[in-house]
Amino acid sequence: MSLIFSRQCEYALQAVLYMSAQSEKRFTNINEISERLDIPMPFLGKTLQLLVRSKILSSQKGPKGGFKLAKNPSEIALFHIVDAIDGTYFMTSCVLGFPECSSKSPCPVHSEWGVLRDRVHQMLANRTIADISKEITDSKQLRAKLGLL
Amino acid sequence: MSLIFSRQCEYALQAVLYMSAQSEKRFTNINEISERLDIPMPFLGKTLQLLVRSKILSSQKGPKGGFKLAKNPSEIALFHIVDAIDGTYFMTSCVLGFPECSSKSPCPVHSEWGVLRDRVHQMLANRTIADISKEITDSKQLRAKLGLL
DNA sequence: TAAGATTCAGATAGAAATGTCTGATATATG
DNA sequence: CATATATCAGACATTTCTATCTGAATCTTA
Repeated sequence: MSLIFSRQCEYALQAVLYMSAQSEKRFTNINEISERLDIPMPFLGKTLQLLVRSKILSSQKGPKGGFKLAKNPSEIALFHIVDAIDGTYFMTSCVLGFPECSSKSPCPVHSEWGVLRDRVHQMLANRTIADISKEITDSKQLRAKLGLL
Repeated sequence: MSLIFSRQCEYALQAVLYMSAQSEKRFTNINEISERLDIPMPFLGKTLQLLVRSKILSSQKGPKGGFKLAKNPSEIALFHIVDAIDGTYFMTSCVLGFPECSSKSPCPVHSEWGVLRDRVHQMLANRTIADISKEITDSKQLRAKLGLL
């Protein structure tokens, strides 16, 4: 199966989007997130721990504890989350899998793929949690998709 | 780890490219391909069998046997190979992993991602084995990358 | 027609990703 | 301070992907 992001990365993106729609001060616990987004709870826990270590989220134990964004939503791009979970290997690796592929020794689709990959990177780097959060707030459909409403 | 194609799909693409650089009538055996491209031989065998079932390659057993393209190289797009191995799930699935994502109920990056994904599809559908094969013939670097020379 | 070379089919093994479990640690609240 | 609730850490289990093994079927050639 071909894909872009690992399942764990998808979970991370969904969860941060969910949290971004919450009030800023509140901690959201993984039980709530996993129920709303249908993500296995312990695995989600592991996943969000990675985001805490990457300083994207902060956490608190105990009652009223949970996770929340560790910085201003406008400072968190989708790319930061992808990087924290999947890394940036896809930005440099050859799409055909040739181990030694570079601009000096390109594969047959090197330059074309480079353009497309850069566009993907731009999209991920440009779109921040802040602007997506605004979209979610403004759209009933999106709130439904995130298990809100 | 994020990626685009499965490893098996990368192997398939590399192997077909390798064969395309051979004379059309000749059968190329998996031993030769696996050595030149550093692909595990039995796994490559399984992989090429999938391409035979998809009518992209034909095969012959016995001495002088092996695999060769089953049709005109200009009729084989990269996309056909990807489709035969990995399928086209990546063309329709949500990049954020939301199970129900469509134009009627889009995720926050649905339309942007749609544009990028379509460009990837166009590239894979437009580039055929014929034109890549010509590039390989014309480029010493590419021949080296494919273990030729 | 016999021998060797090769793909083919199915079972097995190993590795990586995903998912689960248990107990430890920290925190809010009564 | 005790209790309940939550994250955290590490081990374990399951699933999927990748890789290997064995023998059967088929073809070429001497």
